[in-house]
Amino acid sequence: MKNVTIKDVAKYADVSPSTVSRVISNSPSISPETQQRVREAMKKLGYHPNVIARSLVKQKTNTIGLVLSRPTKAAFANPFFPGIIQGIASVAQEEHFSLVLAAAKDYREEHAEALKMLRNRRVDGIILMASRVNDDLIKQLQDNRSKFILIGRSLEIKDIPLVNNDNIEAAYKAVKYLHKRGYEKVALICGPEEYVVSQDRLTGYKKALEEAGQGFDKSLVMYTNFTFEDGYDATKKLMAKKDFDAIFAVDDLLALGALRAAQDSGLKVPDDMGIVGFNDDPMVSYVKPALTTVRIPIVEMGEKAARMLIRIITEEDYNGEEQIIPTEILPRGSTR
Amino acid sequence: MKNVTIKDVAKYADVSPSTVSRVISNSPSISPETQQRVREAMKKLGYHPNVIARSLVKQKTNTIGLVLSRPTKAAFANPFFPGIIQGIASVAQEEHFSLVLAAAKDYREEHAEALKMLRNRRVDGIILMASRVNDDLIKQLQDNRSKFILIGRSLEIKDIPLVNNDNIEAAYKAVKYLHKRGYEKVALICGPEEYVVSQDRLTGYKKALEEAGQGFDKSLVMYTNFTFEDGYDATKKLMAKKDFDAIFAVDDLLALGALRAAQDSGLKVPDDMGIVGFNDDPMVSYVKPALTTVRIPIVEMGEKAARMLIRIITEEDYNGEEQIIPTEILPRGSTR
DNA sequence: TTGTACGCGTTATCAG
DNA sequence: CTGATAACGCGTACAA
Repeated sequence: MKNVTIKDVAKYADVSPSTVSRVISNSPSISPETQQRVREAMKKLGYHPNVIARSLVKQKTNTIGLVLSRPTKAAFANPFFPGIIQGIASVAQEEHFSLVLAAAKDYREEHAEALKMLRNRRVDGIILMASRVNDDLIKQLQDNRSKFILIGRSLEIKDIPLVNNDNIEAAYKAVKYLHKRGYEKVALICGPEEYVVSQDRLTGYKKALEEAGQGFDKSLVMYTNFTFEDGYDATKKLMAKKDFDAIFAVDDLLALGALRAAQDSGLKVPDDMGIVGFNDDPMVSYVKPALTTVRIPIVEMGEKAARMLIRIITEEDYNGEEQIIPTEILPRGSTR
Repeated sequence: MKNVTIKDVAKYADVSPSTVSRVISNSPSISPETQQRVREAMKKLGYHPNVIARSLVKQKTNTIGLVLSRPTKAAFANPFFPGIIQGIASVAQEEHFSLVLAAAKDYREEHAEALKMLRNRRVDGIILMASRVNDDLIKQLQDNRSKFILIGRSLEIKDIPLVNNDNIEAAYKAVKYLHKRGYEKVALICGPEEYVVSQDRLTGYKKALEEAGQGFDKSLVMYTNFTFEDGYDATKKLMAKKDFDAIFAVDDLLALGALRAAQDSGLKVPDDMGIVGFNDDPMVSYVKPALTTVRIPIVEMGEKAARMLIRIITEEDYNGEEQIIPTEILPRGSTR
């Protein structure tokens, strides 16, 4: 079955191809009768516009790109990834954009894939998950005048379009919440030290301590990866050398590890030890005790990012902005 | 900055555009010197091929599509979705294909989006997550001679390319495993009755009972959705009217609900009640007791599906096949 | 080994 | 209101 093109429709409706094109684009200057005839011909022949050809002449693909690297996934942990995609995909569909996804094994590859999509003109713009400081890429994108937006934030470069949850505020609120619930000494199980998110959360943690009139005690902070075991070990190590009565872990899996370590040491949660996690993984409300955690509106972040990128692409004079998404503490059984 | 095209390179290297094109496609009949000159020109001018233009002339996009509808996601539950995408995306990249993702709110929309991608020639083929019987779509795709592959299986239509985990076998093995561990009466918390996966799992369950010389007792089966609460309620209801000492739940969240219900009723898991879940959500090895569960190699399924679709697209005389992926039981603390 | 000419399916410009 | 015509960037017969 041959592809039916605009020409076939034109022939069938006895008009010129341009007229058919006009009908497709709802051009006003077209007589109702021919309009009618053309539409019938399209239906009759089963015509569907070829978006590739259209892209070629319009120099627009109506497509946005998203690169996912495995480290990114690890960094943002479980629930982040599907939520972001869902948010982006639904907005894309709403705005009649396509979404192309590229996988990358590491940051070098992520970098390369992002540039490739743009340079090959496969996409009009891209969304970057900036879990780590990848400022080279950002600079290159800026130099090329490429359209892009960050989810997360760059450490050094300012004034670029991004949507981020406020990690400083989130950590601040979590620690503050623990204080309010009567816990006095809060330990922090942070992510990898080099991550922007880790640094931000540390900042928030410090701020809360300061406000409570407490000095910052470096030995109450552990840098780890995001596994259960990391959380367990970190907690054990902390308990070996320090006294404290609460833990803020920057990931739910870490928090679960901390919970287990505390319990294994004979501590009662939440009475002897309060624990707050991060991300609100669907599972953690069903463990015992249910985990108090910080929820970030992930889907919404994806939506905002997509919406903003599409505005950047379509509106000549809009260059994006910084959108900070507030987080929320969900009190559950792991804090009193 | 204007787009640098093949013509610019040609002019710079003082050859014809077709020569440049030949260099790009590594045509053998090209002298080393001009080859060299052209490559330098490309580098010098920063040339990158325009995939859109290439697609138009080749009538191939080198792109595969994936439609996700929200019900699909719910049906396949948590870990399925990101794993499948990861598998597909990594193979796509490996094979130099792009992946475009479309979101859909319901099955009607999923249907529409799938056809749209194909008809607009945005993609060369699509991957369908067939959690429910959507045979119309499949028939239409067949009629259009579209390239596609299913993840999961169609209930009625046979001989279509698909990759599936063997749900019959998986359920059979789970129940068999419980029997071997000394449990005698196994209840089944199934998914929604109309899902193909639910039906398959029921079949496997029955098969295991039969082999154990037990009759099938309809009142030991509950049809539910996939939430924690569903699992909890189903278990409570079952316990109200029947005696049994083990539960096979077709989703980890369901199993967690069952676990809680059993514990709330004063039963000891795994001694008084054995529980087996499904999916191996990363979280469930960290609850207490850790959940015995059936693992399906999700990423691998995505990879196989992508690889097969790409073969279908690229190899003239290959039309796909059925690939059944074996599952695996992970014994943990919720069974003795 | 290389160049010329045409076509892929559309849209945009300019006449009429 | 409509129709030629020329792009968009590339691949490929056909010639040379």
